[in-house]
Amino acid sequence: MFDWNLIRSFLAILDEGSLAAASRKTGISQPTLGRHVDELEASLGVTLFQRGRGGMVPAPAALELAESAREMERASGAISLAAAGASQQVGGVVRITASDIVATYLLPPILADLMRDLPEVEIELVPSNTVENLLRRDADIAIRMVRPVQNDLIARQVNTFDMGTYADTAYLARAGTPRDFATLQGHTLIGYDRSDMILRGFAERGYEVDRSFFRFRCDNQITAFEVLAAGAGIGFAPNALARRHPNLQRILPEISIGGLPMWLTSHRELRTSRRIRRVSDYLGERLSALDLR
Amino acid sequence: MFDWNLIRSFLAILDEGSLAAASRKTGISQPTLGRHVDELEASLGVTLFQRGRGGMVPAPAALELAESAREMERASGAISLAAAGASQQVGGVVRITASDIVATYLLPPILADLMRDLPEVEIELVPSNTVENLLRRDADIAIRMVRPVQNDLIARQVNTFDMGTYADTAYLARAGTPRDFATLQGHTLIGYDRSDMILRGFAERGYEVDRSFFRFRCDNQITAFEVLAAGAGIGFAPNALARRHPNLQRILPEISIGGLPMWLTSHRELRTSRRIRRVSDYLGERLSALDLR
DNA sequence: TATTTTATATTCATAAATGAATTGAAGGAG
DNA sequence: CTCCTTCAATTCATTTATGAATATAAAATA
Repeated sequence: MFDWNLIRSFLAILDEGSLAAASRKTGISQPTLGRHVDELEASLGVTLFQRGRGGMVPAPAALELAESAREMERASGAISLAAAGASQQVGGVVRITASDIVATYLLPPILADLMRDLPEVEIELVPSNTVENLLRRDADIAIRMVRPVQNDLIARQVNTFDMGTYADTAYLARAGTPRDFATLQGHTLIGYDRSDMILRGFAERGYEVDRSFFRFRCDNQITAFEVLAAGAGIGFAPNALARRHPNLQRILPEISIGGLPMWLTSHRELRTSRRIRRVSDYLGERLSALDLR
Repeated sequence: MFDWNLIRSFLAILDEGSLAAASRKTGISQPTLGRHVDELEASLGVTLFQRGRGGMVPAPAALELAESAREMERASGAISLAAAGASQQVGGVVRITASDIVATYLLPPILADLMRDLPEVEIELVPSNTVENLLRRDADIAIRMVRPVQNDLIARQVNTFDMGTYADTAYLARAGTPRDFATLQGHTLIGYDRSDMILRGFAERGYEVDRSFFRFRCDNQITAFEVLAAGAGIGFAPNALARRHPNLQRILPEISIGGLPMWLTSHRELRTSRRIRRVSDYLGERLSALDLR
């Protein structure tokens, strides 16, 4: 029988492609990861990786084992989840993931109050636009702009971001204020790169535009918003955010790209955890109370 | 994230009911197992066991985690199995399990030759009448008297034990030689206790007998046979074994309780392993060649 | 009530695993 | 060609985990 921990290292190396990269990801040092592979290979009697220039290339045997190894990883996540659900401790860590925008502009004051009101809990905040896997307990609570589709998750829509079209007053003075959708075309438009969040909003309302509609594209929503606020052109932003910048002026109020729902999500198992439930309820209450029109 | 190895200790303690028993089973010392539980409880934030004089009583949380923990164990077995199948090394360990009788009376000369003919392999022999779990790789090769029902196993009937009714000549001189089934009743009959192997043989041939049919009952087949050979009474034994004791005399040859099939079994995955296949083929050849009539 | 047995906890010397720092080796860029 | 970067391997001091021995506690037994 082999050391089960070696499987975690094995998976990290398999996913990352090199000891060095796996080391960065896991926090385990590169020499240790190397030794782990050696030990696992010795225990199992198979060669798992071809060591060479450019990293660790998985041998055929590695791919055969990978499926069962991921099965172990999945089960380990389930244990973590069940334990967190069973834990009735009010103190401890609660891990929250939220989109960049929410994490940066909305959560800070709420979390500051939360740290004061719930002195026993520790908070880990993961700003991320990729949907973390709640089933593997990458996070306990997720705040997302899309309704989660995974099973076993409990989601509740706590608010809606109303969106508007904005530009810096100086930009408008210089380039002119568009009066309708057609005159928008000549302007510098700010949008997302790979994310189709805004494009879908347009499509739902019958405006057929594609990526090239935007002259400036950036997938970091915070950076994109700051570029808009700095006066680079015309962009689309949550009203609640734009309102904070006096230099941003709303234009074309009749062109709506609709609201973005805000979902508060956690795993069904975790509803039984006092600590996580308490934080979740706190967040839900405060996020619902926000005026995002 | 918790140390995955702790789950193995957790399962051992859960199954055995105490640190001491789990220590005996796993070979890990009792203090270490205790520390493992402490550490796992701290990592997961739940109480897993109620420590008491009667042992470790699982807390509710422990039972909730158990299912996923067993899932991990299952996946770990699958890894072991896949690795053994992928291994093309001719040297290494091959783990064989066989019933007491086969392991003690039939295998020794065969294994002695095998050790000489296949110098690279190491052999672990597990005499056991309980069916080891080949799916979890408790053993690589099993020699059993029943056809395995589990999926993914490859079984091949390599021989048949013909059984006969025997008694010590001195016993017969003293107690008389029974001439038919009816006169058997007054004699000291030797049979198994919980195992119904012989009873089923009788039932298939229309003789309705139950446990109390035997005056001396013992589930250890080797001991039971030695008691028979020592002249305690009348018993049922493989002809091949009885033949070795000149003092044992076959009686009632017309009463047959049938033959016991001998199955050579291994996991489908392991057929791709050179080492295990070589040992399996060797055993199959030698066991088939035995005259067990 | 004393004794035995069966269990978990503690102590401490030893063995094993780990990471920081370094070395070595092999492309790719200038 | 040389320098730079990016890997894996090695070395060694340190931390961590382990088990033998022992202590402790609570029933069952006589």
